[in-house]
Amino acid sequence: MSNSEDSQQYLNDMLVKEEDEASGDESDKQDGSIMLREQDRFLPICNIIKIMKVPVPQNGKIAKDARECIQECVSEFISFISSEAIERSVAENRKTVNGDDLLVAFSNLGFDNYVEPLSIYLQKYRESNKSDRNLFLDASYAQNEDGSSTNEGAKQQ
Amino acid sequence: PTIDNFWPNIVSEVHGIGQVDAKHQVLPLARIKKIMKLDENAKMIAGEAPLLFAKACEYFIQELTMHAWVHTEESRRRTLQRSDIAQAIANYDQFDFLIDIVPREEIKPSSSSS
Amino acid sequence: SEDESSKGEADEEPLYVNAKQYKRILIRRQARAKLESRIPKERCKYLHESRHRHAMNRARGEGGRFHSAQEKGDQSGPDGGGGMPMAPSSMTLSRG
DNA sequence: ACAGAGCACGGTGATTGGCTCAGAA
DNA sequence: TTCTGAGCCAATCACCGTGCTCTGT
Repeated sequence: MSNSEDSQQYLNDMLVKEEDEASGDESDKQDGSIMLREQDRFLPICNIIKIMKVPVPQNGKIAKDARECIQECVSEFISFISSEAIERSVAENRKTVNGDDLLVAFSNLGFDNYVEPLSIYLQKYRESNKSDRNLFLDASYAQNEDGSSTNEGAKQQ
Repeated sequence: PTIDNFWPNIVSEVHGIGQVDAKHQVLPLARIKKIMKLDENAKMIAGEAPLLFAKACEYFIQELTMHAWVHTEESRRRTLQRSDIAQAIANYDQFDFLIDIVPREEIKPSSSSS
Repeated sequence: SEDESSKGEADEEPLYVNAKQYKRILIRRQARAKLESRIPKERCKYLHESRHRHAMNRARGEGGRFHSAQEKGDQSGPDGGGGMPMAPSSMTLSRG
C-alpha cells in the first residue's frame, strides 16, 4: 500500500509478443556476431559491488544474486533514461543526445531527485572544460597578441 | 545515514566538488556508452552523457541498495539478497521501471495481498 | 485511442505503475524483446577463459586465498633438498 | 568553427577460485 | 540445529582512456 500518486496507470496485460527464434536452440549459440556478452550489456560487477558497499554497514554481506540483480537493474536504468532522452533529441531534430536531454528525461520520468545534483555536476564539468580550453588558448595566443582572454563568465543560479 | 538524508547529502557533496575529474570514474564511461548504444534509436552521444550517467548510476545503486537493506534488517538478516531488492522495488514507485527485471513474484515471504 | 477494456484475467490483479514511467516501460519492453534473442538465457560461469586459467594456476595460501607467487615456494618434496628462492624474511600469515 | 565516431595503442584495475565459518535455512 | 555460500587474497590481460583522423553540422 504505497500508492500515493493519484495519477497512475494500469499495467496489466501489455504483453509484448516477441518472435521466438527457431525453437531448437538447446546448445549455446556461439555466433559471436549476434550474441551479446555480459561485458556488452552490464557494467563491471566489481565496480557495482564497491558502490553497493557504501550504504551497507561494514559487517553486512551481499549475496551473489543481489549483486547480479543490481547489475541488471543499473543497465535497465541507463537504457530507460536513455530511451526517453534520445526520443527528445530526435523530436528536436538533433542527432546528438546531450546532457540536457538526460536532465529533462530524469525529470519527465519521475527521477526529480537526480536533477539538482546532476545539473550542478554537469555545470561544473562544462566549466572545467571551458577553463582548460581557455587557458590553453590563452597560452597559445598570448605570446602573439595580448589583451582579451580571461573570460570568466558571470554565473548565478 | 538514513533515507531521508540521502539526497540532501548528495547535493551538498556535489557542491564540494571542485573540478570534475573526467577520468578515474568509479564506473567506466566506455561501458556506459556501449549500453546506451544498444538502443537502436541512439545515433550520436555527447561525451557528457556517459559522465552524467556514471554519477547517476552511483546514486541509483546506493539508493536501491539502501532501500533493500531496510528489508534485510526487517528480516533480521545480515546478508542482503535478491528478495530484499524485489521488496524495495515494490515499495517505491520510482523503481516501477524495474518491474520486468525483478518481478513481484520474487518477493518471498511477509504479508502479501490475498 | 487506448484500449481500455482489458482481457478478463481473473487471477491477475491490475498492476499499477508510476504514471510518468508507464509509457516508457512499454517502449522498453519492446526494445528488450527485440534484443532478447541475442541475450544468453543464463549467466556463464566466468567471463574469460584466460583469466579463469590464471586464477587456477595461481599460488594459494592454506585458506584458499591467493598468495604472492614468489614466496611460499613449497613445490619441492618433503625432503628439504630444494632451495628456497628467497629468504622468507618477515612475511607470515596475518589474520585481519 | 566545433563535436563526435572510429581506429590503434599502452597502461591498468577487473576478473577469478579454494577454503572457512558467518549465517541462511 | 544443518550445511549453504560470501568474503578473502593479488597477478595477469581484456578493456578502458587517449590521441589522432575523418566526417557531418
